[in-house]
Amino acid sequence: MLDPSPRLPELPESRRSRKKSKTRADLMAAGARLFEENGYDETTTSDIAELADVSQRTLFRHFDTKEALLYGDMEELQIELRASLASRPADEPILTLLRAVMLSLADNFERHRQRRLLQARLAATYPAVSSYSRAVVQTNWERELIVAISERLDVDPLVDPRPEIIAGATMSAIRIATRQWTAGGGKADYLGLIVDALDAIGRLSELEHPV
Amino acid sequence: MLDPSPRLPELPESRRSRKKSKTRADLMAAGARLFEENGYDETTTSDIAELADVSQRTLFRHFDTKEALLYGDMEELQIELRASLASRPADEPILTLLRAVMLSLADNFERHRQRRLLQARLAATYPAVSSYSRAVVQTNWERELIVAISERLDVDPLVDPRPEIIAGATMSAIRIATRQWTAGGGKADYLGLIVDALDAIGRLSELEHPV
DNA sequence: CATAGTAATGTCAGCCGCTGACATTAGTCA
DNA sequence: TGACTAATGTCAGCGGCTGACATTACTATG
Repeated sequence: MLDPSPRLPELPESRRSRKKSKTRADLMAAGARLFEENGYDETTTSDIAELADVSQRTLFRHFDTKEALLYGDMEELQIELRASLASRPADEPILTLLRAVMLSLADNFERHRQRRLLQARLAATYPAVSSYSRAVVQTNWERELIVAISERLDVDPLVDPRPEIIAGATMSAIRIATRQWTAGGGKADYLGLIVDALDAIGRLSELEHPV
Repeated sequence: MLDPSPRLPELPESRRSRKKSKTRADLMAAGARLFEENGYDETTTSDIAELADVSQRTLFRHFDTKEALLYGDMEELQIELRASLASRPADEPILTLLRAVMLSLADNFERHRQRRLLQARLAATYPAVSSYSRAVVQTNWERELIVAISERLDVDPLVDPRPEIIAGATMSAIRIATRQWTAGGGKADYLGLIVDALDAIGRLSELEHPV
């Protein structure tokens, strides 16, 4: 039996939710443009709402904070991250897992290259942005990693410190790779930088007796 | 020849700066008390200023943000951290260094036990607090570690990812130890927990092929 | 010790992020 | 078509934080 209403190829279902998505996208675009042109602190949430042609109240119904608007594409990426983590074999070595997962996010990075650069530049300039990046975005990522790693090691992350330590080291690797990538104006091979930094985790054991 | 004015054993020099320090201390005490009694969000900066018997404007001259008031004792601790890092032999293995440095901060932890517990409890409850802890306090600590480690390894931390990775792993260790300590109501041996977590860093090499 | 200089505080007005409450518009579904 | 409800609009207000200027309180000097 065929689907009773085989109309459109599954766009965001209803017109209502399509409009909602558009409003959200408009707000993010307006924010990106104004942040780019005038700076982060110099742009008010009312400015953004106005440019997106909605009320300020609507902006705050779509985004908890001004920073969340800048990082509005992160929820999607986090879902991809979780899916990628879940898709790997359970007995895979941790570092191999991490490398593979990061590589699997490659096309997302490429799709949002421009926005990633903007986020990185603003985070380097405005404390409110770097603070949000650290405290919310990166912490969410870290949480995903801790869950996945502790499952693989079959340990309780509240007891065994290793999952959180590995996750922390991984986030540091991503951070420094991002910094190098941003410093080069986004021209370098981002994923290459990440893989290099991740590989450094495996060489930490050489450090107990340096030089 | 004797000191011409051998009056007091070197308290904060002038009366002016003594009063300033007292105002700062009063504000921190007022904040701690109100946070304790009524919660963080439920306490306004005006409430705190009032209890400390100064204007709200004065509060913000002493502390950049409301969160900075809660963590007002961290500057002192960070100075101790830096001094401790500098005091260790340059050829000491990194993990030994980290362990020793943490142990050297023991009495400071003990002196501010009550405040540490308050900070941890509030961070577990109020996003604004945990955000500040992550983005400002912990990041400052991490920066100190990166500097010290990169000097010891004689590498540029902008190029070689290892100092930042070790620092990130170390901060994770401190974080999880703090969480365990807080969960136990501050009764556990905090430094023991930290040392245990730090030791786990050295065992990461066993993880490339888990189980 | 009087006085000039200045650090610390007080006062006031105001911006901006963010929220609750209620009204209004616009898809949705019988 | 009409009831239902999700999304938005409107408005008022709180609270963190800041600039500008006045005032107070300590310090240094002749």
